[in-house]
Amino acid sequence: MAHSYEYPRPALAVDCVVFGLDDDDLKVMLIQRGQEPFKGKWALPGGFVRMDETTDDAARRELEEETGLKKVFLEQLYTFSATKRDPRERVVSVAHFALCNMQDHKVQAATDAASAAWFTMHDVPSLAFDHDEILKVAIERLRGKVRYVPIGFELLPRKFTLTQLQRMYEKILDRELDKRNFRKKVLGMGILEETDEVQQDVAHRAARLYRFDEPAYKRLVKQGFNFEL
Amino acid sequence: MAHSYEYPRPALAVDCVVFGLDDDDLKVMLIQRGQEPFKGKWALPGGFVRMDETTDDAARRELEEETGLKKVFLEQLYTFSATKRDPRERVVSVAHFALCNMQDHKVQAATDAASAAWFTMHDVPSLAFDHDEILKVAIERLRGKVRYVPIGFELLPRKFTLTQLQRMYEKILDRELDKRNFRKKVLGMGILEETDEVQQDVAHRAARLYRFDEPAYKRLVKQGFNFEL
DNA sequence: TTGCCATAGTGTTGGTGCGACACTAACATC
DNA sequence: GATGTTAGTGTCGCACCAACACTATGGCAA
Repeated sequence: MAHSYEYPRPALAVDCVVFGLDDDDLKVMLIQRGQEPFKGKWALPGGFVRMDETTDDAARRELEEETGLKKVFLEQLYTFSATKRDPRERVVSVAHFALCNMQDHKVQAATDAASAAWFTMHDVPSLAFDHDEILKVAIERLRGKVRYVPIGFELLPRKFTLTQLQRMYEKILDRELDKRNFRKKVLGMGILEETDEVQQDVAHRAARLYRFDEPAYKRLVKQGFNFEL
Repeated sequence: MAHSYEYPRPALAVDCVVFGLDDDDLKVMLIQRGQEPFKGKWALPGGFVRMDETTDDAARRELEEETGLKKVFLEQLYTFSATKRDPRERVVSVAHFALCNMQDHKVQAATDAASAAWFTMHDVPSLAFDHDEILKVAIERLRGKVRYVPIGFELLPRKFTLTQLQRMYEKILDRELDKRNFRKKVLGMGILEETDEVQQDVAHRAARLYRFDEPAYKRLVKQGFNFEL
């Protein structure tokens, strides 16, 4: 059944840049395209917006359909509207930005797309459509965000060591940080709660585990914030 | 002539939040709607995106058609996609954020819309559609931007006094700043050039006029920036 | 011409936060 | 019990920030 309108309209899509973190690296979730155009190429997960859902809804739905990820932190990134960005026809895409920790959110080998996988940030292949550019904008956003929002919440497991937290910042900012200054700073913010547990199964002195103090965290985000490192 | 598609599509529109500054206040440009829905109500300038233009192009075109403003600083703000935001049918709107100085850009009493006018920020009426919310988001963006981009460039006339610059920040941040600290800070940034002119026609000691040093300004924006006040 | 009014313009000080920097502690393994 | 690996801890100098009040200049009115 066809739908017709007095004036032509672009199709409206969403794409998602999902960042994840494991012990080694900052990663991004990609899917391999099963059809033309760009069949076989890697791309960001995404799809078309339905008439009864917002773009946020659409992004969450597509993300779950294509990668099995759900309940991740997700926000709007930027809307890409170059007229030739899709070779088939005019498609405007609202790109989204998502964070998740890779422990709690295991990838289901995709139900919808050919396959989904995490790629280390430094090892991302060239992508379909204008997705290279979208990814670049997302990385900039991540680097910007890190300076005024304590994003560790979303990327780390519920309990973590200070070293893990520091590694996360180092990977996002792509430079090394001083251990003592880092600890002074994050502990001084008062959003970390010390637990009485320590790391298990490590071949050296075990580090103490911390967790985020969620109410304190929310208070801090609200009243502005500065986390230059 | 009708255009038909296999699946239904939302209409795609743009809206613009244009901020201006005069000697007294921070202002926003509104147009009065000439047709239903919301006939007679004030709204943000905007309109539908054509097939051969990006959303930025569309925003600039609509702004000129409806208010006569052109060559203003303009960037994307956020995309609003609530399913019922337009009572007629589904319309997704890419909102834009613009800055201009009111001296150089006189408003042509609109050619397209019923009428266009500047409203003092504290005196904005309730707006059509979800434009109240769009405006709120734009103000937040403006307050955020002011802290890491020296935006004076866009809002002030080419030559200005330090007091004018300070008033601008005070109006955006909605609080008073210390004159000596403010001057120390902005002069220390090295993006202001002293001219050998002073204010004319004032009934008191005339202040020196400054202008922005554009190359230095661009260098500064590029290498990150911090302007907490 | 003198006084008044309004705004321009100018420095110092105390406190705070940041970056630089190196050694001991704990635990597992061999 | 020796070795290897990471955890954990404090100080000092410097730069930046907030708080704070008086003199300079020029137009205007009496």
